[in-house]
Amino acid sequence: MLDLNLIRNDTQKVVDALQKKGHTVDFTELLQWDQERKAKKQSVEALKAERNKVSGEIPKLKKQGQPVDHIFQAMRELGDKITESDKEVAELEGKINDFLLALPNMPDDDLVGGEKENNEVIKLVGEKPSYDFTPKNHVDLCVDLGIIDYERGVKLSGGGFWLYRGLGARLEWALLNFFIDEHIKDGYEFILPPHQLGYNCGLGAGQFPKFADEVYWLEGEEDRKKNRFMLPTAETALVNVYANEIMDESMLPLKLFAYTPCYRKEAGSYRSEERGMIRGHQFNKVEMVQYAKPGESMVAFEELLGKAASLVEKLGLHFRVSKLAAGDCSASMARTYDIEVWIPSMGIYKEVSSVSNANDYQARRNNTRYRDSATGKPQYVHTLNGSGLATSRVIPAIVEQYQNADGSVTVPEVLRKYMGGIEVITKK
RNA sequence: GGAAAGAUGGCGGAGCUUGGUUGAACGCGCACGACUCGAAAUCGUGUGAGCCCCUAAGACGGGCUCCGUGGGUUCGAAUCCCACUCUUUCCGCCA
Repeated sequence: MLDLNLIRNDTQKVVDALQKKGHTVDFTELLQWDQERKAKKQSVEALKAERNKVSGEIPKLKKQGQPVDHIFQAMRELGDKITESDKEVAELEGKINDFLLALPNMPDDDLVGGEKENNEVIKLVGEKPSYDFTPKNHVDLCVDLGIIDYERGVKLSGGGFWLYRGLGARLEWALLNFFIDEHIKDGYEFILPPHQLGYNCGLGAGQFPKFADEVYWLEGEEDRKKNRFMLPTAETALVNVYANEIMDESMLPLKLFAYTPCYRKEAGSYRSEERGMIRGHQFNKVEMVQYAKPGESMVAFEELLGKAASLVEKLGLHFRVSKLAAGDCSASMARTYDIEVWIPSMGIYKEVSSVSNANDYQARRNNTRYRDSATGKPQYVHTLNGSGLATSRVIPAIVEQYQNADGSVTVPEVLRKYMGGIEVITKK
């Protein structure tokens, strides 16, 4: 959520910033509501002050034995006026709030505008592997090795689902354990959150109300606000852990990570090139989150980016880091860098991690603050998140980049200890 | 799933029977000050959040709202009524 104060005082700046994200806004109406609300509120408060004053005098008058009935009559009318005005104020506030909740975050100043085509590759690590044989794509490799069972996944649950089998399951689990160990080593707290979350979590993370149709809702309450959904990423849980709390300054920066499956509808995003496990309805991810003081969130950002990159690097994969243009950052984020791993069969780099800084956008939505020692006042924290990493993009990269002429796949060095020392995955 | 009790400020805990001067006694914690060479102890003062007005700005200037959440009754509600949520205990069920 954006700061209404900023919109009031520096309207054009906000308009321009959102324009950079490809979002055209007109604040005229909002500012008008804001004015109306302000005026209305002032007048109601004056009425309430009057009521409070008179109410305080009634016991005294009663004690003196003076008549109070005529006062009651007048107060009743005043009360009705207050009720009516309160309603009007509430309506205006509702409209203002809905308007603000629908706005995306402002991109940081240094981002270029425009969409994906303006993304900038800022780092390239490793080299594209070359083969002296005809390389296979990850779908064929995994099926041939019997480590992923797509057909039976579809049988069990429909398109977009698969089974990890045997060494495939062990490879998946090895990756997760590798990531978890690395984060623990770096001092991050391991969290296993619920996979079913309430509406407020989606709202706080910035996914709702706009993207409420992109998650799986559970049966139950008709009203979504009372219902639960399957989390689309652990970020949705982690970013809400301290909602409506005032954190102690000494807690910051707070570094968390979680492993969860991610459940996504991904409606209408099928593309023929995205075969296999590139885009499914359920995939595993380890997610990192930091809560930081505003002045320190860039440091946190660099750390998260460095951590995500180091995981890919330790796996020995060729990848690149892209700084996303404003329009390619998701709605909640002020800044996003993607780590994209090379998928030989597709001839493209595919995102395995997205590292973002939301600044105070999420904290304003879910009211997460810390007490600033300098001013003694509560202040919104900055929230940052980064995948570390999503396995469903890493496995295709591993099997393709590590494939051998005979169709076997060499296990990256760092994963072997999690797989009982197995060095090569071969056909059974 | 059934029954009972409960939900108050950073924490503990009054107030609710008998609605009014209670944003909330008291204690703890914390902050500042005094005392001290310094500390402890002691004493004093203060100590939630949000919004609004005033102001160049700030305030130890004024106002409004918040005692789980949402409604209701009333001139007036932490206090009465209703619904919901959650917590604890007991019973049932169960990996």
